[in-house]
Amino acid sequence: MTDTPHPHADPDCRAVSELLSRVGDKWTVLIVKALEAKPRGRGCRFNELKREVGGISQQMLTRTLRTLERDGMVARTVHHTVPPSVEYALTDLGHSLAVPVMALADWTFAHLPQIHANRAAYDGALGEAA
Amino acid sequence: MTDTPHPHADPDCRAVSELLSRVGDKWTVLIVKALEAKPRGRGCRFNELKREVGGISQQMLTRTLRTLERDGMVARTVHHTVPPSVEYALTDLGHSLAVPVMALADWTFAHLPQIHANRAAYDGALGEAA
DNA sequence: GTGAGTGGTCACAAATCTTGACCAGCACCA
DNA sequence: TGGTGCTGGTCAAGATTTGTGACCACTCAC
Repeated sequence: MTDTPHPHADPDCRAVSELLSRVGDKWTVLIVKALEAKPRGRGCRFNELKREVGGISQQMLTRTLRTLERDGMVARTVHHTVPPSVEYALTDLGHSLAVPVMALADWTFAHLPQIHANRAAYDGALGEAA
Repeated sequence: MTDTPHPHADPDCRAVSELLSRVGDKWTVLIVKALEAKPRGRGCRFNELKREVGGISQQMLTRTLRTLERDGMVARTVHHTVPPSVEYALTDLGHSLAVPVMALADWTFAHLPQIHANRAAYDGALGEAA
């Protein structure tokens, strides 16, 4: 089918969708949310972050933080202390991302009950139809 | 480890994160964006949507639309015409979701070049370090 | 010296996404 | 009259992403 290479489909489209899939990722959103909750200038330790996000595996946290760091949204600071502690903090770019991300998180929180009701109704209708 | 069930970690947390992973999903965002671009009241045909989103497979489009329909964010209307055509349109809930989603999409679009530059810098630094 | 916390990495299993074929019916063109 | 394409999907299989649990070296408290 070769995917209908319309004149409309500009190459930016793929780049935007790729970036969107990172930025809108479940764990990214939760991490940015956790980091944004911290007072500005203060970072968050690795395991502290893991505790706050809740339900994330170490591997996924490491991986997501690396991506965020690569994209310049979080800054990673290693303190060469006795147990080498690592601090993660949002950069300016990260804080600017936090604005739409928090808006999405707020929407999600606000509409949670309604969506659960919709799902129940949908599944109920399916059950009756059968 | 049993995941440190802090007093801070309420059970809503999982529900929010689950919903966030749907709502913030790459394809969901792109579909809502495409649907929102349509004049209010007008739906979008299946293949029309597929063309507009670009790069999505039929299966993924079907699956995402079903989820969105179940959550009450899009309405599916089947016209029993000669080639049975199907229309998808955002509901009120879907339009309200579109607000934060579009904000995220706009952020993504605006910061695309900067993020690509950050990535190049990060990867370059890695290359030099080696 | 046993157990826990520091910040990870590695390998493997499970879930998810993509690819491409197929379906039935009709329109268009030669 | 037959070949091709469009309608809106479904199905199976392969590729990719995610989650699970173990392990690492080190230090502190008990």
